[in-house]
Amino acid sequence: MPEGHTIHRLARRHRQHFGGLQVAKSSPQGRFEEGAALLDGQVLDEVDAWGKHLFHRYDDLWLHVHLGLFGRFRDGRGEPDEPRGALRLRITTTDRWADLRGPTACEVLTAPERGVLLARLGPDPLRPDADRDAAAARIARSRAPIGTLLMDQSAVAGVGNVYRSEILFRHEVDPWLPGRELDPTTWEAMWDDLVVMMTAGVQSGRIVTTEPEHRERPEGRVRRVDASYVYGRAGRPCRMCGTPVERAELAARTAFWCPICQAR
DNA sequence: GCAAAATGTCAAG
DNA sequence: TTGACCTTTTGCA
Repeated sequence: MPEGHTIHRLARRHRQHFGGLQVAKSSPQGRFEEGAALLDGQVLDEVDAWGKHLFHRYDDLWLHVHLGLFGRFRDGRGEPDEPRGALRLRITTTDRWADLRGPTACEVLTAPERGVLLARLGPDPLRPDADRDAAAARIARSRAPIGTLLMDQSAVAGVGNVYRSEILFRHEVDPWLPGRELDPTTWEAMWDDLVVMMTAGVQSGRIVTTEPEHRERPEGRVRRVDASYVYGRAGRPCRMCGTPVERAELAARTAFWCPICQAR
């Protein structure tokens, strides 16, 4: 399930597998029939990702996909199986296929429509053209908690619930600290760290925010339980100080934090 | 067999 | 702030 790293990883994969090729499209479920027909057989000219939004360009039209909480792409080689269940979109070339299920958005956009969408997104730490200062300025003038701002896609694009809790822990910041009270130097360090963490997420396909010395098995495959400092660890001891990790709703999602390490 | 939860977003009130 | 929506997986009877 997806935060920004998942989308950038998908973009890379789709570029490799489908870029420059004629791509057939269908919507076995029927909910994207018109869009699929519109793009069917066209050549994939360009793949792009911004925050949690994925784009394919086919000539002058864009396929826009947002996975939301439940959406998922699966892909493979050769002939795909008979479509089963709620399959929103299937794309195929002569030797590859990819299936999309459960997205929040799967639609065809014109370039101007895509522009409108991008205009409401903040800088994405995974994009080389990201404007770190724009995010800093937005945070510096906001009374909203930093834990809310990190989830606000118009402030920073691509951060989700896991990276939110983890980046706050790594920089010892109270999730409820108003943005305007966050030391700008701390924000710069958090941003740079987001770039590192999320880039690693693109490479590995999973979110790992713990330093090697805080993972149970530094050598072998990192077990899921060791991948985070606080996310999903409510009531269990903080890896740094042993205090039970707290959890509470913040911006309609569950935030996790250590009340001692992240005290104001 | 079914409820609940899950890395998200938007519109209505 | 709340509820609705998209789907799969897990855990409990």
